[in-house]
Amino acid sequence: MPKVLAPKRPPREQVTAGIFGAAIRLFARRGYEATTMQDVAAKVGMTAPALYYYFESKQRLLFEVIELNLERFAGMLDVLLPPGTGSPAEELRGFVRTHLEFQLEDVDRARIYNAMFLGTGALLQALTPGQRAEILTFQGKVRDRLKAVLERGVARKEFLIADLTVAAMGILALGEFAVAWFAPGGRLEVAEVAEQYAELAVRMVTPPAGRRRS
Amino acid sequence: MPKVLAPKRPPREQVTAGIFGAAIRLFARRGYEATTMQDVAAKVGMTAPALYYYFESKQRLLFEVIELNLERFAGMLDVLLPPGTGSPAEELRGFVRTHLEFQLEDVDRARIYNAMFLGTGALLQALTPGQRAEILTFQGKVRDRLKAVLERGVARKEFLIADLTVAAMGILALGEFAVAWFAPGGRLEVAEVAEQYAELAVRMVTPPAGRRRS
DNA sequence: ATCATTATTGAATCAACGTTAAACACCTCG
DNA sequence: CGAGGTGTTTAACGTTGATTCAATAATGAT
Repeated sequence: MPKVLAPKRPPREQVTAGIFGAAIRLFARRGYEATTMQDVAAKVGMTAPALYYYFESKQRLLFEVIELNLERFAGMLDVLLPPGTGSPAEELRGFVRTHLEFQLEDVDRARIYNAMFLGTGALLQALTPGQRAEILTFQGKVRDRLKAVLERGVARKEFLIADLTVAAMGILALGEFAVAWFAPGGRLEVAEVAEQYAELAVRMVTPPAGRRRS
Repeated sequence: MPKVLAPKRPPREQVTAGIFGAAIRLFARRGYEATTMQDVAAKVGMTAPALYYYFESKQRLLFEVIELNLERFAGMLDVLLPPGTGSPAEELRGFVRTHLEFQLEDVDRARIYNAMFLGTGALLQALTPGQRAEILTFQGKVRDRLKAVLERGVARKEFLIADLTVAAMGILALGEFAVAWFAPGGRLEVAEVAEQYAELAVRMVTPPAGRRRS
């Protein structure tokens, strides 16, 4: 009988993928500074120096982790972009749902994204000015897309909004904050939360019933 | 007679206040791990070891910084949230306004508070289990306060809420995220933003006009 | 088998940082 | 003036963690 296959050494690509997975998890949860190369290595069954065969430095590892996820961010934007396909309320619901799903489908990724949004931690330090600009541009696009939806609703007199920026930021806040409390596998499903938040967002921009404003 | 002031050594209280100010700023912007005692000391014109006359460790300094600011937040809640004194909507407005003012009146303080809430950075890791428990307890109180307001509104049939937790987190999100975009001295005043967010929060829990739900 | 290449390791280097120790200035009170 | 407390400093210690290095195991090709 064919003696069992000696476990072949996994291809480089697969190893780096594992390292990325460990790194993003640790960076997102403990923070970049608080994570040691030891920690990352241990998580993939290596010793710290082995990592240097794949990445020239810890800094570089962080950079590549972020870069990798930027591509995913961009993917979200594509889904978000087709505008004008429904009523403003429906578009707003779509926006919020997409945002929530992006945030909740991978909590670690979302945390890193949000940390950059908040300008918190040393994450932004690790980027070149060019990369930083790329991120800010991307975030601007997301904001603008949301604002466009809101503006359309206002123009159609379906939304009632005191200040566009305040409302837009309020809606974005829902999604960015969700990772802070949402527990996967808990009482609520991602889709439920997304749906409820979509409803909250619509309410935010809709004049309330049964109340007189002086 | 009191012979006039040779520049007297400032009282201990004032020195620690200065240290707190430097520490909170640095912790908030660079993160706890990335901030050295050197950095903190330099900012108040001292050397690192001098700090140990006032604080037994860096970790302790962090804890006291956090503790100090929790007291401020708790104080504001106590003052502005005497429960049961108004309609649920008014109480909710009060809560949101207080939250926003707390967040926007001192951006660095707010960032530290939020970082703990989000579990990002290494702030929570840097605390002992006892300290951590204290903070989580406090945050739980804030959440419960908000939920109580919402529950009262639901009981009175003034609010219409699908899920209490989702709604509460949505409302908290507004304030926690505000520091990410609000620019002091810009187009909007703190009070304006607080007021508008209060309105958004009320809308979130109020059934919308002019729309049929199947 | 042998050899070059690929991966990984344990020991070593090096700098940074939290912290301690001992000495020193300054101030207040007797 | 002198003594004792109060801050502060410089020098030093110990540890940790990133990174390097030389040695070595595993792999694939010849």
